Amino acid sequence: MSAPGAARPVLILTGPTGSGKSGWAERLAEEAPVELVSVDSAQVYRGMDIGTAKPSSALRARIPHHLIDVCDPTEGYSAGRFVTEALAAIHLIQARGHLPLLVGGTMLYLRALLHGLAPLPQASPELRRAFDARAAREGWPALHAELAGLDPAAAARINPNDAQRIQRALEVCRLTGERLSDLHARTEPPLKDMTVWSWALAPPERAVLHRRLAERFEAMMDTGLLEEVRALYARGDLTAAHPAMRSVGYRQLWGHLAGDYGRAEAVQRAIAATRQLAKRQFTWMRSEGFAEWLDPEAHALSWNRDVRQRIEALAL
RNA sequence: GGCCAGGUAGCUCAGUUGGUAGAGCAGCGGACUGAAAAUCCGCGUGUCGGUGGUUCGAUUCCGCCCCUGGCCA
Repeated sequence: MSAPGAARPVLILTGPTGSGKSGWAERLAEEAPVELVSVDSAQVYRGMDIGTAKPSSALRARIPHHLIDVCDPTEGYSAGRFVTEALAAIHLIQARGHLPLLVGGTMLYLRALLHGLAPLPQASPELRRAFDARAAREGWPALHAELAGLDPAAAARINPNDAQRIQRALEVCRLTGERLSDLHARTEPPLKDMTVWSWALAPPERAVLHRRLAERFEAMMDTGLLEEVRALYARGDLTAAHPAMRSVGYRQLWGHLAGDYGRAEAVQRAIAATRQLAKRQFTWMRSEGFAEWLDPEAHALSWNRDVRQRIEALAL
């Protein structure tokens, strides 16, 4: 009665940055027929290795990792592209008789995969340039007022200072002739035929995570993160405005290389930005209502054992 | 040891011509549909260094003490 694919679950392991997700996933992949799919908006970029805590090439040669190094930092990646590519990876992995394990903390991507995205057009660089130019003259609240005429529901939801969302809503209206809020109503969940097993890794003490994040960033600096960013800076075709260069760590070190502040201040700013990222990830995790929050210190072994037993019970 | 400048929120500082104080950053909470490691919103009680005095009232004025920095010995 059930299709073969329906019995095969999609595994999801998420959590804030620095919680230890990757280590857990890699250990499981050493012992069970799973392949990893990265859910990470920064690991997609080639040449950004240290600052994104990307798995080493040796590790990736041993355990398949999908959706890493799929894009140049001058390109823009997107939630839409992620959903398409993640679904392709999931189908490929299942066709090999393996189980996909999605690992990562880019919560918008996870949500897009679980709940779906509306059929919306891709970004238009020309339109965005035009909106930016207008906003520089008139201010974003003026564009927000225009949006209120075109799509009142979207305007009510979006703050007049939220340039990014005002721009996107106007862009969608211009490109489709439809309202963003109407298009949102047509959202289909991509994984609706599949079983999902999901877990969230979360250190119970925020202070413990904060200490680890600081230590991890210092370790990245010790292993050459500044040189990595300097190489990106020296390319000449990247700017601080590229989404890839707005990533945590890269943005702050870019500012340092541009002469805005010293190295020590860049490090402190980067560590603070990492903490803020982790806080936003917690907010997503609470609102998504992930059933199981696991303590990275206490549950590593039991999780690994339980998941392997559940996989064996599938009798693949 | 003497003189000068400071000591106010976790940090950097503003301020109160005497009526117990507020910014930025940090932190915390929230939102989130092709930039999301992004973007945006909300949250500010702290022995105003200590102690004594003047005063109806002192964080503010005065004395002494402690601490920090600078200059002079």
